[in-house]
Amino acid sequence: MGRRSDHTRPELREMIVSEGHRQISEVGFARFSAREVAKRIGYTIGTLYNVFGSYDQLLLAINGRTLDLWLANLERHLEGVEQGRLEAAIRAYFEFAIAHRHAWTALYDFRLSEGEEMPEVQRAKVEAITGVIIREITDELPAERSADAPELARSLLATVHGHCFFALNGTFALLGETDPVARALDRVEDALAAYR
Amino acid sequence: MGRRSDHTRPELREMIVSEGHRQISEVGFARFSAREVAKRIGYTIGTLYNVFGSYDQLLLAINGRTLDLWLANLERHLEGVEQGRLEAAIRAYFEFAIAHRHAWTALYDFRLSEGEEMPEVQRAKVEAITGVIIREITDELPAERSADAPELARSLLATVHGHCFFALNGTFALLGETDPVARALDRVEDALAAYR
DNA sequence: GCCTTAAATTGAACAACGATCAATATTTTA
DNA sequence: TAAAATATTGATCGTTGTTCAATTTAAGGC
Repeated sequence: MGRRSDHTRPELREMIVSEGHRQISEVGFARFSAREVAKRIGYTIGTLYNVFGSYDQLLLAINGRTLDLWLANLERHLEGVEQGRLEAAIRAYFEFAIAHRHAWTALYDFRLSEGEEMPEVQRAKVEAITGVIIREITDELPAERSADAPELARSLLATVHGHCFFALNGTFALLGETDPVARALDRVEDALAAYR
Repeated sequence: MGRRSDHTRPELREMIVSEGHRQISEVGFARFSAREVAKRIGYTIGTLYNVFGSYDQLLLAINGRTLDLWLANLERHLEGVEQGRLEAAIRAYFEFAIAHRHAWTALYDFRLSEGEEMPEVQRAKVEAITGVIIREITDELPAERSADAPELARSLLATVHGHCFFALNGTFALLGETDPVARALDRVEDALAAYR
């Protein structure tokens, strides 16, 4: 085999995704370059295409890494928390997005070419994050409304996403809003109150 | 002057923005090409740069056009409506985003280069749309809570944005949500209920 | 050790992009 | 009509994603 060192294929994949994630975290989606990633790990552009097949697959893998980190961060922030778990989850949501703003934004900047659809692995990661929120919402709801938890969780995820997005892209600053997290928490509280 | 026909400068600007908006509406932000816009109106790339100075300024102008159309659409949908004006506004929000999905998405796909900030004209357009919502929220609130309208309006805009964004990018479909508009209306109603 | 085979890696080549700007063409003004 | 002002061009540059024949390297058998 023509390996230049002792990386097996999965290890090379890991190197690329790792460096790719570092790159997109630093320069953002718009300035991301597959060539630059290759150069930084001592390979050339051809090797990246041999491993991933296309730019889209590479970006899916990098976004997958971001989702992994996001879920891990969420679970870490909930570990051992007894009271106010939902609030902790929402604060963790913002904290992660701000700390990894470029990588987080890339999750939404990147869209697959028309016709292609998101691979199952990726779907599972989004559902895993959603699952955490569904679980926390279920705990906040009266037992007889448990069946409503998934729908409410999806909607509150969208609510928090909107606030987080406006916080990061400057819309809130433009409109004079100075505490996006507090506003998101307000809206979540309003929704829960309506269900009680 | 070297004009090839009878366009004055403002008219050429108008031609470019008009064709640019058409292009971005058709192919989306990722596939948008300034060269292609120039070709379609019978000019070359150089002329576009003489008129707009940079790619960023061109895209700002195109997004400005989208904001203009958005505000006009919003006002049209509220014209003569007596009851349920806020609901009408939210439905109009979704309707516009869906009808102009690529142009609407480009509003958020495009970000200025670091350092540059949004020109005043653009800020004013975002504030104009927000202003409509603030006005409608004010009408829904008890008179003694009027002062809270701007804050609540910003937050509900973020809420609706999040639902609309998830509807368009496929997140809601992935999670099994089939009626994003209804969910957004639910959340707005919850918030208003808390204020009453 | 050597030779065959399989795998990995390269990098030149291509089309298209944003960006620049001296050269050219056109219109206006004197 | 000549000179000045303006508008337009398109070649040129560096960079991008993408492809793929050629090359290099490692593995296995003898």
